[in-house]
Amino acid sequence: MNIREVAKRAGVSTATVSRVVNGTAPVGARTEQLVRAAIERSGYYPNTHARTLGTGKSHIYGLIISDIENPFFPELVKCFERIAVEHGQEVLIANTDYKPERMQVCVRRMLERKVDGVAIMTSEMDPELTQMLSGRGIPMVFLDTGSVGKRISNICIDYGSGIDQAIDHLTSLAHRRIAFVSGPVDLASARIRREAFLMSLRRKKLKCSPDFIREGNHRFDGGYAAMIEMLKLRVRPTAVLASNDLTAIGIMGAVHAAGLRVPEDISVVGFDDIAISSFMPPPLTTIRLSRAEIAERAFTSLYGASHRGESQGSTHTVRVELVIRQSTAPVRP
Amino acid sequence: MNIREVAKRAGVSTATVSRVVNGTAPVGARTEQLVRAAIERSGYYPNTHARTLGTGKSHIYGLIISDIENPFFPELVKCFERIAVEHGQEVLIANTDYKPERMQVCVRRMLERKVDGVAIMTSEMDPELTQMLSGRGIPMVFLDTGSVGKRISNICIDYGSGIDQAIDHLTSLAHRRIAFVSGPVDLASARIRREAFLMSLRRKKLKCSPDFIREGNHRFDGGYAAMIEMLKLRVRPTAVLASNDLTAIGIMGAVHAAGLRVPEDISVVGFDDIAISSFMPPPLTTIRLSRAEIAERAFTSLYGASHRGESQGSTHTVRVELVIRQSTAPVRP
DNA sequence: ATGAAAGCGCTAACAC
DNA sequence: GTGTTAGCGCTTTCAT
Repeated sequence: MNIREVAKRAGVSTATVSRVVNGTAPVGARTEQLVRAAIERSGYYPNTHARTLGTGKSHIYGLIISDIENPFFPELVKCFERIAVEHGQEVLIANTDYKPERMQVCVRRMLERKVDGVAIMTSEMDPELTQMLSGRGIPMVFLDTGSVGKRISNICIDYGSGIDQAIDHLTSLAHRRIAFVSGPVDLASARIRREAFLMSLRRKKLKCSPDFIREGNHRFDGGYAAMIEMLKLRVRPTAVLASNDLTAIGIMGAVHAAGLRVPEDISVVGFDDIAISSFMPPPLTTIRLSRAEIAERAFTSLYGASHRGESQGSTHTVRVELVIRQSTAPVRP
Repeated sequence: MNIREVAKRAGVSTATVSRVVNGTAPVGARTEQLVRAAIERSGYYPNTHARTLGTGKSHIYGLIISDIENPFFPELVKCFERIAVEHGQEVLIANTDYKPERMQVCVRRMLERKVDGVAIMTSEMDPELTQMLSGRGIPMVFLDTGSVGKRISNICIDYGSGIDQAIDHLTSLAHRRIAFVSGPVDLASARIRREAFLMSLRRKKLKCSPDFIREGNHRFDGGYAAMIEMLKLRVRPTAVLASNDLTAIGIMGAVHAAGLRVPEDISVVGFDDIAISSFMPPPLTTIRLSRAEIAERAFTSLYGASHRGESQGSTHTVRVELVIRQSTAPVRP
């Protein structure tokens, strides 16, 4: 069932059917009725590939993420998708699995599918790949990396502020031995968070033993393993800040496995505020990073560039905010 | 940059370029070199829309899921996608958000994109929509619903066995007052699990107060709310079985919020074994349902139908298995 | 307001 | 082994 068939049934030309379907030009009331009836009867729906081929616009945005298994991303995907659908766009999701080298495959897929724009929500991006996209005039938006430019926007996260809030909170509870479990340090985003932590500590004039800085992998098991190691220390931290909530939950698991309790023995703070965090026993104190805001900004940037011809990219900073729950408590005397 | 441009640069016809790119017919070694060089220099990559339009095959499988925010699904998506990519297929994901009425939109998207097959991993499916797909010869595979037919396969989950194992385990720990928190009862899959629970109890000659059967929503908050209510009962359950892990985690959160402890005061059993479950404090006893197996079966069914012309669908049962961790313990004397 | 027809980029059948 | 060419289904001038 294609447009020609519909046209035949309605006794009009394919052009007219196209006009009715897309509302691109006025059509006589009677004609429109005929066409709509024919569409209805035949169960016709347009072939998007043919449409894309004809117009050069796919009405698809690419969304590149690090790891669909990290709940942060499904929440982001859902928001992005909702907004996209409201604007008649589809979303093509691609995963890098935290492996920067997989980016190339992702970009190629985007190119092959002729996406109208790409939101790159991983912090690693090879300039050469950026060039492949921008060279073809495809709008892009980055999370926390990359510089603004022609059709290139950037969403910044104020890690520093979030981590400062967390450290303030912990020190106000009399914590002095504060540890940090980072993401994989070969990722820029993980390094940025770690630097922010060190900076914040320095500002508070707290010193930090290298034993208290551990590398995780942004997943449960990384946090778990890092904490198990840290618990073997002769002098343990009284509080741990994690690079994301998954890591924090892994840390809580390790504390529990060691027969200790959160927050009585050790306080834990996460980063992201994924849905599960507020339901953990105990609910996790964490730095909230709004997926909705990121998704909205990302979409708006792309849409502005691809539909309203805004060629100049922009920067937008999304705020973060400490959410105090029950995984943090005063240090025990 | 298109195939004609490449052909021109290589001094060959577009057909030859196509043959090189797809390996569909032998090409002279020298010619091939020329073509590859031209492709390299020009950064050419084929336009999938044009390809789909020409051949009628999109090399895309649709994957319809209930809720991308339920970690069960991202894990399933990831497996499915990995297998698909290995076979040169792409994946188009669509969400119903547990709303059967959203299925129609999902199906339409599948049709518009001319998918080569659809895996429907939600348990609700309107026969009319099934007909829209099957009428166009699109292979389908269902999870736990729908009957097998022409190009329609089915993956069955042995809920009964899983729940029997869980009940056996709990009764062996001397539990007698066992409660159940289901998914939304307007979903068939939720009802099936609940029925399996009641059946299993009957088999054990345990009676079950209606107060101990609660409705959740397959998310944290549903489990949390249901448990808060149940804790108000004069006679409380000593163990709770949840329809999925998210619900179980919500239940654990509620138990904690009430100042009680899992498993000392109340045992909790989940269903699915999502990644987080083994890192919970305490690690969750749950009925494991292999996403990898479901994904593999789903893919294989579709691939058989769309690439090897197997027109007869099949049924496959995936096993489930109780994983005993630390959220269950003997009932207190 | 409507129709005829020229592409969009690719593949595949056919001819050489 | 290689080239020519007719579509695939749609949109979009350009006529009328």
